[in-house]
Amino acid sequence: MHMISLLLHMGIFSKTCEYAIRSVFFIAHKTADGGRVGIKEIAKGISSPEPFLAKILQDLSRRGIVQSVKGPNGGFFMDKNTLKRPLADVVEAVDGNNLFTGCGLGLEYCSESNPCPLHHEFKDIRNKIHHMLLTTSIEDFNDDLNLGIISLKK
Amino acid sequence: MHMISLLLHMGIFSKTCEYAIRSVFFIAHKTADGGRVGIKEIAKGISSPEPFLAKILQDLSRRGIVQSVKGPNGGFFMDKNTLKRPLADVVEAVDGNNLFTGCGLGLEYCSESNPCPLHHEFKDIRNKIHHMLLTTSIEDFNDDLNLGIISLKK
DNA sequence: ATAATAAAAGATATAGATGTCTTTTATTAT
DNA sequence: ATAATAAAAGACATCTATATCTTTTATTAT
Ligand code: FES
Ligand code: FES
Repeated sequence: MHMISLLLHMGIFSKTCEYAIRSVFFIAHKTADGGRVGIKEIAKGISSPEPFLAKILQDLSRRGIVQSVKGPNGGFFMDKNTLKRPLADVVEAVDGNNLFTGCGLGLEYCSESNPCPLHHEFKDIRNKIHHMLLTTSIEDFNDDLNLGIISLKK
Repeated sequence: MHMISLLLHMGIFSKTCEYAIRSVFFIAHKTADGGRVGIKEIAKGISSPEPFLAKILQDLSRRGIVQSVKGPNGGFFMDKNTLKRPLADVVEAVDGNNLFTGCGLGLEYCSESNPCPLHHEFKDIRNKIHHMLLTTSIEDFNDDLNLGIISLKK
């Protein structure tokens, strides 16, 4: 009678979103002075599977979270405005806004009139998460990344 | 050029865990006076697919979170001790403890020495979630469920 | 113009989470 | 003992997230 189950992921964000956040931090810090950075370097810099990350960045590019140019000396970068956007924009682009608005116990709607048992507690936690993501901008960690006191690699 | 992607789940807990929490609340409140409650009634009471819920309850039963007896008048119930256990035990049994200890950005280890950019913010939020789940017991909502002022159904 | 580069797009593959079905085992009532 | 009941167990199915591969398109340098 076995009973192995492992349990791979289960964090607050999807893996896709984790890679997305790590990559925008990486791109922001690498191209703060105006250059571009290629997919290979990004993938290495954040320990992510390159082809998967490519898909994610394509999506972020379509949604205007990152910019890109093809060809020699091409790569990904972010303009001044994008650098100032809150991290919440990235999360919402990838994982949607269920984390900010959905019921923590999976009820179809989170509402005051038909609340689940944990409604009030969840509302508080959701708000804290949302607030944190709204008050953190993409460029906020450029300096710390340069100093090497924080990490984006597994 | 389509661009539909839907995005089904993405909450804090897995669907399995959502069903698990809703079902322990339901069983606790239904059997507070000593009876038992069958899988059909539980599934209806929390709007979950019955066979899937059966699997989940089997697992919770093996792990000692719920008790059960087979045969006529059988069903699921919880003993006095279990009723007092914190909700965190249920979450940990189903989703593991990654939510409480893992890195929010997906780094292999969450650590002070090699922190991700959001480490301090995440630690704070994780602790709040953990604290909430540790200070909430399975039986805490029996009265409110009897009064019908909170809901477990979609 | 041509060749080289690098991202975009599309098709395909794999694994894990979610959901279902069938058979077996334990318990109870007759 | 037998039949009825209800959960346990095991096998199977499906769908979504995750990951990979190949071809196309845009850009740059020669
Ligand atoms: S109803 Fe569940 S969090 Fe609001
Ligand atoms: S290192 Fe990321 S949360 Fe601690």
